[in-house]
Amino acid sequence: MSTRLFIGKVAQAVGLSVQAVRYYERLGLLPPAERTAGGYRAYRPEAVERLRFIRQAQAAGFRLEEIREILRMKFAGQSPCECVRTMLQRKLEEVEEQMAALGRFRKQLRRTLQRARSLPRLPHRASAICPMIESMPTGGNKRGKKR
Amino acid sequence: MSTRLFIGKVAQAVGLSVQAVRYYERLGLLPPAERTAGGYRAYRPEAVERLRFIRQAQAAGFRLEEIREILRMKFAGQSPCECVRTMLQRKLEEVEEQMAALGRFRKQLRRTLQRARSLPRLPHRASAICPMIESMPTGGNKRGKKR
DNA sequence: CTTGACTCTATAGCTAGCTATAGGGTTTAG
DNA sequence: CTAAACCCTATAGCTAGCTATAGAGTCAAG
Repeated sequence: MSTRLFIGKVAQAVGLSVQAVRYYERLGLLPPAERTAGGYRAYRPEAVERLRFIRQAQAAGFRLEEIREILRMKFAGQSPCECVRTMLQRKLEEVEEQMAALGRFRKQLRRTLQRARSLPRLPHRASAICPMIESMPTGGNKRGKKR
Repeated sequence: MSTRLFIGKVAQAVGLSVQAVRYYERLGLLPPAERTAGGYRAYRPEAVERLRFIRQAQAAGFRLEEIREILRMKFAGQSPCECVRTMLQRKLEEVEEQMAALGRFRKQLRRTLQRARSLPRLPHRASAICPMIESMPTGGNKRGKKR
């Protein structure tokens, strides 16, 4: 008799919620499971492996969509490693950009806080809401990028 | 006769969309505008200042909710600067944490890519989906944090 | 055969900051 | 007075990765 696991066991084994597992299936990260006569998902132990892989890839900074691609490649018989290397490379570049942006933002914050020690003594514009913010240079941070 | 601006002009003056301005009003970042007989919002030029401030504060890394607090303090008659300084300080700490996390992640990515040059020659586990990912250390990055 | 733990689908909601749409009404120049 | 350009509210949708709920059905131990 083959060992089958219901979704609760599988989820528990990888530390996910039951809904998350179903969600992954909907997104195509997990192949549709076999079902019992009553309609319950009945997983082979390999499913646990696969979910562990998903978590690991997520921890490696991949988005679920990217992970699906990696798994699709595997399913297509190719070793996905070649492409994964490219993705990791791109991810590295993204991280460096983010770090640079954060660095600029940090510099700006520090300058503003520095100035804050002398500002209260300076005359305020009558219309000022908060001189500290209004005297900050505009643009060039992580959130400002969005537009 | 006092100068009044309709929402389109105001939005254009600060570089926002009309919907965004209405959205800010709904969130309480902007006091409800006066209305014409026909129900149009009729803004005083000060509204433009206020929206500029909002954009600046956003560029400074504050979330809309935080900006609302700052404005509420101003409305309550206090100079919000004292509290803003605390917020900026906290923001700075957050940025440093994020940078540290990104730095760790970058290190991990680099190590993995480094190893990728020798990996293909090594024997794969039969069950491996992608040795490159599976050989990465688990945990300790920006996304992994979420749980 | 009952009971409690489990599972099913479908749908809505959360975060944050908006954008897009539908279906109407208003303003103002010509 | 007409027509274009503008505005109104309300609602739904977007990103990403889930969580929560309702209402119904299934499984397995005793």
